[in-house]
Amino acid sequence: MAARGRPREFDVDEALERAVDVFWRQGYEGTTLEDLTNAMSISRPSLYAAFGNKEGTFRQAIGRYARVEMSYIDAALAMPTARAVAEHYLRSNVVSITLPDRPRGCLSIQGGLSGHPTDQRIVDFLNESRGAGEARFVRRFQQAIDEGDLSASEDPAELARYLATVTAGLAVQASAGASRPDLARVAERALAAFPR
Amino acid sequence: MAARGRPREFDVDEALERAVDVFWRQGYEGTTLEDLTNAMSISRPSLYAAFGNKEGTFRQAIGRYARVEMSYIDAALAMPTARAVAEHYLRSNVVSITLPDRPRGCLSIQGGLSGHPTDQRIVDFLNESRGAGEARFVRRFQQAIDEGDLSASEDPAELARYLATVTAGLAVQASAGASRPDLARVAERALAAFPR
DNA sequence: ACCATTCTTGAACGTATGGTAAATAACGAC
DNA sequence: GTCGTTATTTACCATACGTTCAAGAATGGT
Repeated sequence: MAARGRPREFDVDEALERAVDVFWRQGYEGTTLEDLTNAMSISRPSLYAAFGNKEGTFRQAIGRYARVEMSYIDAALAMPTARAVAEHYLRSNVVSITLPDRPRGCLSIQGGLSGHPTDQRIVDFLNESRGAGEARFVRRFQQAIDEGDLSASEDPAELARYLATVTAGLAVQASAGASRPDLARVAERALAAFPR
Repeated sequence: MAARGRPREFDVDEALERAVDVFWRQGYEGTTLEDLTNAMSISRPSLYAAFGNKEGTFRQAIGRYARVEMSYIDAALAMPTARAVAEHYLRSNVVSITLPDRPRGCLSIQGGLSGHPTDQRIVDFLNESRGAGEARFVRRFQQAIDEGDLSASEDPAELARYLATVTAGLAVQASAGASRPDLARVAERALAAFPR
């Protein structure tokens, strides 16, 4: 663990936090190296040494975003019933995508829903990331059925996809400027269609 | 109406149709002039003469998309009850975003949820477009209340925003590859929370 | 026949882009 | 103090980008 060579003058995680912010606001293709290095207060070669390239920076930014900004998902999945999972998920999602002094919406959606063919790997990566998140809910709802807390007539995959669809929609609305109370009402209505 | 000068060798609307397709797949920032002129089979100066510039082409593409691909909204709004409006809207939306041999999802969402500051006008334009669509549903639901077909205790704006949120989420799911039957199930569940 | 008008073609323009080379500076090991 | 190692700085590279110019070709008006 001996740090050989000249020590880095910036904090990698702090720089990544700035990168998250820029990608969140501008998306992958809408973010230039100059935008990144300005926001991160580091030089281009420093970015390349620390993160590989623009794509590497984005992937690590997504990782940090999932770890930090989407930690409420862990809390939601830990709720005792499927219903409580859904409630906690939607309600904290609304909070997360409408935080003051933060970009509106969700990085994993705003980052790049579509893109130039040369950036297809980014689009695929984001799709897979969201799919992985959805899969956690599938497993959680299957567990709820196994535990008898959710009717066996429900389809865990359908419920997970329903919630993922609603949160995606909420993120789009938030990015367009919808207020937190408005989105909270939408979330409550969406919960009305979730089994009790 | 006399057509003076050398006549155009391509059909403007047909070219716009190709532009819709490219923007739909790749988004505004992910589409280059070369992508456009290749797909439209016209030269750069021809594009500039007919559509102004890249932004103009996009705005007109959105116009054509709204007119052609989203005409089911007119049909939905013409339904006799608020409930029927919602049902027709969500069900035909699912069909529209999962058409075979067409790009998945919705141009007005995939086109540019976020972007570089220099492209902010595009993002704003798309947000406003979607907002205008939502406003049509607000008016329709207010009319439903006036006609006594929808309970006066319902909030037209909330219902419209709820539907817009669900369709946005469906579009995100479709662009990620969700199947039509899966999305149809999600839509039916979302309808369960809509007043009868 | 000639002209004004409009489109097409091909080439170019200036700039911005993602990425890198070379030289220098700060550290630990010995 | 010297050496290997790693970061920083500055400058640069090749390409791709959106946009436009200049010349020629096809039409209608007179």
